[in-house]
Amino acid sequence: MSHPVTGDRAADQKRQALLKFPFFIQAPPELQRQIALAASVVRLESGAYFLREGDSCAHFAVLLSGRMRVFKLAESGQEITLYNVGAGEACPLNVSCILSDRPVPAMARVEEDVEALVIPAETFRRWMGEHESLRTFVFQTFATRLTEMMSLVEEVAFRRMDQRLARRLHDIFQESGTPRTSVETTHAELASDLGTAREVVSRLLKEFERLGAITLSRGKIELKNSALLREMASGIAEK
Amino acid sequence: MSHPVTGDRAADQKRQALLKFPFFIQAPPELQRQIALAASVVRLESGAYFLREGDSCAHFAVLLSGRMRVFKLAESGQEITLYNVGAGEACPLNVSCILSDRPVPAMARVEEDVEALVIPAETFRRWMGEHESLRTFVFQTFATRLTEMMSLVEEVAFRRMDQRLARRLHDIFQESGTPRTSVETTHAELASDLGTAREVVSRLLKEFERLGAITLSRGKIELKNSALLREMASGIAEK
DNA sequence: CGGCTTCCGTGACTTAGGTCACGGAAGCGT
DNA sequence: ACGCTTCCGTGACCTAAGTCACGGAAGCCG
Repeated sequence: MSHPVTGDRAADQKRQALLKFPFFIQAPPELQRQIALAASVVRLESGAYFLREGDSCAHFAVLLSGRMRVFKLAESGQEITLYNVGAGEACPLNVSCILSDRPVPAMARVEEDVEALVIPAETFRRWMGEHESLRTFVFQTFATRLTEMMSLVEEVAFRRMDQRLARRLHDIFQESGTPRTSVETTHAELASDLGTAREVVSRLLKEFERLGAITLSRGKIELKNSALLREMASGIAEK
Repeated sequence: MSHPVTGDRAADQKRQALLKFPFFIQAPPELQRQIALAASVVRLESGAYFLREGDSCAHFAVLLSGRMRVFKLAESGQEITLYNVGAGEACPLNVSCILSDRPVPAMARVEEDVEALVIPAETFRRWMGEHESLRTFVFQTFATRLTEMMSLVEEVAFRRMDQRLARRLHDIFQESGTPRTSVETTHAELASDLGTAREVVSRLLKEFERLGAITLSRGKIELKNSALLREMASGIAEK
């Protein structure tokens, strides 16, 4: 009832910072307080690995900023992106690893510098039993990703590369509520994303440029005709 | 404290029947009692659809016997199997649909006559809040399938058809603890499984036969050389 | 038995896309 | 300015696998 002690003030600050994230807003005051007290914030630089295939997890993490890419790495060295984890989201592999204590079956690498809220696995497990809102968050995470993965299987199995690439580009341009008109990426990067070879991406991009959907320059792609790109993504256009 | 009433006796029988399933064995007595009381058993004939893409779910189900196949159906009519659900298992799509109230993104069809324990969605949601053991079961379900789906993405993206087919065959022969030496299936069925065309399967199977791994007859495949098949599945052999 | 349906085998052809082998362009560091 | 590294463009080539178009075999049923 008097002035808050130092620890409480730090916790209050953390709490403020967290108030823009749905998973935190949904939490009851009691859980919010516990999170602010028990969680710490870590920073991970771009290029760092958050998870490697076969790892186990001692901590649960929610991203506050930045982006991680979760991908499968084949023996051949080829990669394919499974999904990206952004601000406010948790990685389902991390959760599944903590809750079912099995090694993770893929890699997770930081693509854009990450700040993450981390909680010891044991604490997380306890809270899962006590807090409906946390469970809901986790289930949403699982459900969303499982659905995405199913669509991905279909896409890889049945769609042509040009469609897949067009869609991927379109998604990138729309990304995170900030419709861009230009994006910095390399053909090799897109190739790893889609699980194909750089040459294939280069050729298709050139074709897209020829058709007037985009323009290319070193390390950068600019959007020229969004509608056309969308058509290509759904297979209406092309030839 | 006197003789059990009829309902209780029926419930006791149900309880007996359920005692071979891990998810039930793990449950505390209190939950076991509730399940025996609130759950009903339904039968679904082979060929029936348990879920169609876009459905919502009013019930949670656990299979007691039989098998369901969950698959994606492309507009082109092509199919690819995502996974199978067998005795003692729940379908994660069913769960995710109930817990996050979103339409299911795939089809689930009964392949071998199914008996299933079903529970109203609302009841299931309540129990999820109250019972650790149920939560654990559900998380296992999610974690297992998510992992499987990731491997499937990798397989579809990077493996050749001959390897995928060899592996699929090998899995079928090993299936459910009863190592078979012969299996009744058609080439078309295997093709839908793998998301390819029947002709492709026929050709590859013929090749496998030529190499002495299997022998073919109408609607049936017999295993001749399990080791060879395994080699093919991992890409060691082949020519 | 004769007809129908389901399955299977196969040749011929097409094509997406993976692989190789370059060379050249763009940017960076010193 | 020079060299080094990263990226990109491109032609040539190869091959897995999808598609088409059959015909024939196997089983089923009246």
